[in-house]
Parts: sequence; structure tokens; C-alpha cells
Amino acid sequence: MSFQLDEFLPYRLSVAAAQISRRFAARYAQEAGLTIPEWRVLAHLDHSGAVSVRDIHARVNLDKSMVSRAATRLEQAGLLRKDGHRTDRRLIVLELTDEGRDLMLRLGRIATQFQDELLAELGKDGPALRRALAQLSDG
Amino acid sequence: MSFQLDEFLPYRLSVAAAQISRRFAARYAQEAGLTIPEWRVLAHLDHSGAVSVRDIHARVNLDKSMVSRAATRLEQAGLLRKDGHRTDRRLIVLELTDEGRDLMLRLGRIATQFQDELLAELGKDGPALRRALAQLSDG
DNA sequence: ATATATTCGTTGCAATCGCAATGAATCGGA
DNA sequence: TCCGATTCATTGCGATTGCAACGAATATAT
Repeated sequence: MSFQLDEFLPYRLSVAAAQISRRFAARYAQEAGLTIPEWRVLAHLDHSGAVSVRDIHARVNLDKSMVSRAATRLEQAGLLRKDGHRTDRRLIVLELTDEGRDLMLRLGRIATQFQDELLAELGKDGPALRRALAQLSDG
Repeated sequence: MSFQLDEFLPYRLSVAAAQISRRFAARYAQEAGLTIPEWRVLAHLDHSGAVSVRDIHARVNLDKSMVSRAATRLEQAGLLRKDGHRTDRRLIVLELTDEGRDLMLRLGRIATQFQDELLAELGKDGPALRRALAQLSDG
């Protein structure tokens, strides 16, 4: 009996994640042409307030080089500000501008709406999916 | 109330998929240093027998350029053979060599073992996860 | 106090990816 | 039958990625 890739959990997970990312990117492309790293940095900043590159790197599953580059692009787009830390001059503090917060308000609505649709599609399996993903991410 | 990335399904899905892929890659790295596309091509061939690049491309969620390049590398490693199709000379038929089948036997055991461990971690949420991933992939 | 180690953000670089273009082969319609 | 459209695999190329190296700043140990 040969191995069946279609039934293999890591494969199914990877395909589903790519598919959903594509669907979601299509949604917010209308509001803003963000890459996935840019979206993550923006979204995290909206929730966390002013934090360093390292902070985002640790929390958002992005290499620090990606955070750095995404932040540079977002800064050029006027969506966030970079400031030096008061006491530790190694740190760079990132914070959304008004424009950035504004954009996240719109994107947050789109994201929530999208998630609601997904959960509706999933029906009763939604909560189990949530638990399973949490379990797998820590594992 | 600001948007919470941690609770956002597409994000959780993406993080979980990356994490699981890493864990699994660490397992089979001991047996063979394969990339993910190489692993997918090999695994699919093991199950499907001799098929064309296009076939794999359609079934395995890989761009055909990646299938082509992965196949070239696997051929150089002696794990598969490329042959012309009997009647349609546009097609290239890929087929595992004995060595390739041998490797997949070992990798298949590792993969099954890994999946069993994951399902044990997931407990009763396993079946729901399976259904949810199927739903999301088609969506 | 001073040298060594560590942390932080950025940058360089090679590898990878996705998309489009290419060229060969086949198909389909007039 | 013959020519344009389509299908197939490969290749080129720009963009993205992950890793390692770097320079600056801070922490730590003696």
C-alpha cells in the first residue's frame, strides 16, 4: 500500500493555508496593495501600539529582516513612523500614523467579515479547527 | 476595539502550516535532504505511478515550473526517470526508479508515524480538522 | 574599568518562487 | 489537407525569502 499525499495532514494544512491566504489577499487588495508581511506588521501594530522590530519578529512569525523591510516600505507609504527608543538606542520603535490606523480600521472590518464567512462555511467544525491550530502551532 | 491578528483564522492557519512543515522536514532530513516540492513530487509519484508533469502540477498544488525543476533534481539524484510518452510526444512521463521507490518506502513510514503523532496530539479534534481543511481548500 | 559577549536592526547574497514567454507537438476546423 | 489555436514542458526573469554577516549599542564578567 503506497503513501497517499492527499490524506497527509501537513500537506492538507499547507494547501488550505495557501488557498485561504490567496482568497484573503484578493479581498484587501481592493483597499490596499499590501504584501502578507506588510499586512502582518500593520495588523500587529494596530493591536500592540508602539513596539520594536524585534517584538514583532517574535510575535508574528516573520524573520526580522522581513519585518525590517516591511516597516521601511510602510514608512515610505506613510502608514507608520520609526522612532528611536528613549533609553536603549539599539531599539527602533514602530508606531502607526493616523493614516495607518485609518487603513487598519477598514482592513480590520474586511478581515472580520472574511473570517465570519469562513466560520459560516465551517459550521460546527469551526471551534475544533481553532483548537487544533493552537495545538499544532505550539506542539 | 482594535483588530487582533492572533485570533485571525488565515493567520493562525498560515503559522500552523509553516510550523508543521518545519517539524516534518526535520524528520525526513535525516533520511534525505529534500525540498518540499521534491517531497511532494516523489510522494505523488509513489502513489500514482507514471504520470506527466502536468498531472502532478494539477494534483499537488505546485506551479508546473516547480514540478519541472524538482523532477530534474530528482532525476539527477537517481530517484526518478523521465521518459517520452508513447503517442503524445509533448508529454514527459515521470516514474520512480527502484531507488526512488525504496526511499519513499522509508519516507512513507516516517510520514505516517509523524501524522499519527499529530493526530494523537489533536485528540478528538482530529476528524474535525480534517473536514475543516477539506472545506477551506475547496471553498 | 575594561574587555568580551550579547542584542538589535539593517544589509548582502544565494536560493526559491510565481508568472510570462518560448518552442515543440498536437488538435480542430474549414 | 493545412493553418491557427491549444497543450505541454522548460526557461528567463524579477520579486521575495531566509540565513548569515555586519556595525552600533548595551550588558556582563572579571
